[in-house]
Amino acid sequence: MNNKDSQGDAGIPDVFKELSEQELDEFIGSGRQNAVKSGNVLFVQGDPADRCYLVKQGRLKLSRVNEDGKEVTIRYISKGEITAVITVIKKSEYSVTARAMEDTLVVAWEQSVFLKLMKRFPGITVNILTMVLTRLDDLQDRYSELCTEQVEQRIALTLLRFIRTSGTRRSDGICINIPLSRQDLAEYIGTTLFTVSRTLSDWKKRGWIKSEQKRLIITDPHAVVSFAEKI
Amino acid sequence: MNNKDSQGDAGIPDVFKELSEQELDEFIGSGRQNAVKSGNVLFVQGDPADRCYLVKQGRLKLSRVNEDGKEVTIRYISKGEITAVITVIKKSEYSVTARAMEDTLVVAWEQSVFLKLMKRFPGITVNILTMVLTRLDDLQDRYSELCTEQVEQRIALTLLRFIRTSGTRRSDGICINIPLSRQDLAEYIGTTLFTVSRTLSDWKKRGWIKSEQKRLIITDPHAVVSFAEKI
DNA sequence: CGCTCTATTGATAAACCTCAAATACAGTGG
DNA sequence: CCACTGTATTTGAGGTTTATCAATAGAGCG
Repeated sequence: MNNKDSQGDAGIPDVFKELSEQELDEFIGSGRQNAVKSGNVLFVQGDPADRCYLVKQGRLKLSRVNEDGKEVTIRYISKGEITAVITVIKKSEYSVTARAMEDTLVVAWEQSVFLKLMKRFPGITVNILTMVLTRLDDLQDRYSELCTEQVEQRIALTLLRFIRTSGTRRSDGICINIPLSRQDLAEYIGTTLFTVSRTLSDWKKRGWIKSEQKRLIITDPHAVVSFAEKI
Repeated sequence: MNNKDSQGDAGIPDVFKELSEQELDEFIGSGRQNAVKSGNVLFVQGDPADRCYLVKQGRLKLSRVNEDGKEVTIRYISKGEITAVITVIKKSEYSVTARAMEDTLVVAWEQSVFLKLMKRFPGITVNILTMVLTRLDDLQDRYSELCTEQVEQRIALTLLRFIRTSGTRRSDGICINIPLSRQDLAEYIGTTLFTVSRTLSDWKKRGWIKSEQKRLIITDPHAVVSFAEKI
């Protein structure tokens, strides 16, 4: 469980950790602020990748849409994380679509500006590499789960993953701080909203979880872990 | 289709492109050579990640094994590619197992040696970042295919992917230069060898492909493309 | 209170896996 | 060169998982 919500409490995103608060403020000032309403799109798969983004507030969903319109969620980008790093190292296209899941505030920098920063603080390149490797690792995990586990196990594993990255302990259990509809979960896991709904209803009956609108609370994490590991 | 087989013809791997041939020779000399017999393991998921590797000859398969022993192929590492870059930036564990698919020759460097090189040639960090981003992109692709396409489409898409990365044109079609058993394909695609076998038999009857021992030849690439795109 | 969006639940069907058995194939030693 | 052995592939039958579709219930909102 990650109590600092993927952002240093001082407000300095991991990637920029070598910057002083003042340097960071200055750099953020050099970017262009952009407010994106919930549900709106920030950039689209195939667009020329001309800038990268830091999420200052809110949350983005990165997804791919295939030819027949099915949407797959690649990952969520939370406050303090950056995305579209590809722009930093080469001219190319966005390989995913970014959509705001709630009202979201981002800062955008053009390639040249970011490159200048990386020149001044070489550690940032290494931070970015670390970040990309972590994301690759995460996706490798999910890829092999998708290949080998069946849906209910994958749902459990996904809840546990969200607990790790954005869960907070409460008196009645662990709360996942990302608002997720059944459809959202289905697109993230690679199944249908029906299967997710059925499964979660079942777990609710067993007292493993409960849900308040789009907030999920895991009331019996132990049971979910056991289930995920097929014990 | 990639005729240079993911390695500059001069013999300089992409990641080291800023090095002169002499500098590269010197650096490779500073590593430890290691011959791995076909089928043997180079490193195992969970091992302490203490060195990274360049494949000089042969081919590695990176895979993950889940608790019930099912093996999923994350990717193949060909001549001229490096792997286990994670070691370069942090002490950690290998997240995958590397097994030689044929008799393979690798050069290994310890973290400190590689870090020294990166300090001397800062461009190499960027090259590595480029490489990791490319691999992430590739896996995102496969992840969404796994979520949205059915097996036969995925088989077709996979053949096309292999054509792109290691296909060569021949008089009778396009040959995939990686020896792949039905089982290998199944583990790469996320299905069973039975389904792969059935599908390929069918395509063989239709004259789309043929196979010589473990070599696949796509005799009608156009048909495979149409099929992959459900036209 | 009606409207819209999301979630639930049930019935049915399709895709694909599992297991068994037969066949083809490659390599080995006489 | 041939028989032998072990491995890879093919093919079939049957069962499971999970998607699909339809219909209902519930929640939030003006």
